[in-house]
Amino acid sequence: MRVLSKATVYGLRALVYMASERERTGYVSIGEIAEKLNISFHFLTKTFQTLTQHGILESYRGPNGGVALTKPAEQLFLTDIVHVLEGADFFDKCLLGLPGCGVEAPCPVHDFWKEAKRAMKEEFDITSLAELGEKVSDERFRLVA
Amino acid sequence: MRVLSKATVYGLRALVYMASERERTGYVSIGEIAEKLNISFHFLTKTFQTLTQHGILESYRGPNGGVALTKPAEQLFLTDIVHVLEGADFFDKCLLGLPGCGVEAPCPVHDFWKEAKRAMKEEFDITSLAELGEKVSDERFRLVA
DNA sequence: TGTATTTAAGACAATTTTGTCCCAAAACTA
DNA sequence: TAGTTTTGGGACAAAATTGTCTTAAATACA
Repeated sequence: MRVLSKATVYGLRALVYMASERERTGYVSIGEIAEKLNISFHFLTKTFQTLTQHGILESYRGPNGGVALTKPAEQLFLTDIVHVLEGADFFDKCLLGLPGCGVEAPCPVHDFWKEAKRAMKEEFDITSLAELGEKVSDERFRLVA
Repeated sequence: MRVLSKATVYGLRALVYMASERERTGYVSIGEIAEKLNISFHFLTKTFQTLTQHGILESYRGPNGGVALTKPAEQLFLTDIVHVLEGADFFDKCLLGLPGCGVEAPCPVHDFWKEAKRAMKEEFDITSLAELGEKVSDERFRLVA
C-alpha cells in the first residue's frame, strides 16, 4: 500500500530531519540532509525547490547557506507538505480511478473510501513536523534505513 | 491519494463487472468487459492472465470462451485480488518507505500508519466481489466514467 | 578581485508503469 | 480440414517516475 511518491517521501523525511534539529539556528545545507538520510542530493534538491517555491521552505545561497522552514515546525502539518508535493486533490481521489466519483455517481467502494480518506486527512491535518521531529530527537524513531 | 496501480484498478473493475452479471452462466469474454468498461483489451488481458495463474479466474479459449470466477463472488474478497496484483506485502509497507520499519525501529509515523493499514485491511477482508457487484446491478453505482 | 560554497535550473539517462501489437495455441463450427 | 473466435505470451513503444550530471547564479571570505 504505497500512498506517497518517492519525491514526497524524501521531502517529508528531510523536513522531519530539519524539525528534529530544532536547537540549531540558521540554514541547513541540502548536502548535509541528503548525506544524513542517505538520499540523492540532486533529487532532494529538486523537491526542495518545489517546497521553496510554495512557501514551505526559504533558501539562501553561498557559504553557510541552505534551507530553513518558513514557519515554526509546530505550524507545518503533513497536509501542507502533501498538498504541495502530491497536489491539492490528494485526499479527493476515487479508489477505482473514476474521474467524477461522488454522491452523484459513486463507484461501489465510494462510501468506504470516503471515510478512509477522511480519517487519513484528519491525521495529516493535526500531525506537525514538530511532533515528528521530536520523536526522532527522542531516538526511539528513525528516518533512515 | 493513489493506492492502487492502474493494472489493479482495471482488474478490480472488471471483476466487479463480472460479479454484477450474476445471472449469466458460462464464460464472459475479455473483449466484452474491456468494451463495456472502456479499458484497453490487451492491458486487461495481461492482468487477467495473472489472475488466472493465481486461481482467481479460470479461462477457456475459443468461441463462447472467456473467463469466469473460480469461486462464487461471495467468497472472493478485495484482499484476495490485491494480494495477487499488488503483492502479498500490500498492507505491510512503511509510509516513509523504510525497509524494516516495525516495533524495533519504527519511523515517526509508524503507529498511525499501522492503524490506518489495519482499518483498511479489515474492510478489504470483508468486502466481497458479490457485494460490490450487487451495488452495480442496483444501478446507483457505476464502474465507468 | 578571485575563489570556494551553496542553491537554481535544466538537460539527460535509467527504470518502472502503462499501453499497443503480433502471432501462437486452443477450441468451436461448418 | 479449413476458418473463426478467443485466450496466452511475448515483443515493443509510450509515458511517467526516479536518478544523475552540468552549468549558472548568488553569496561569503580572503
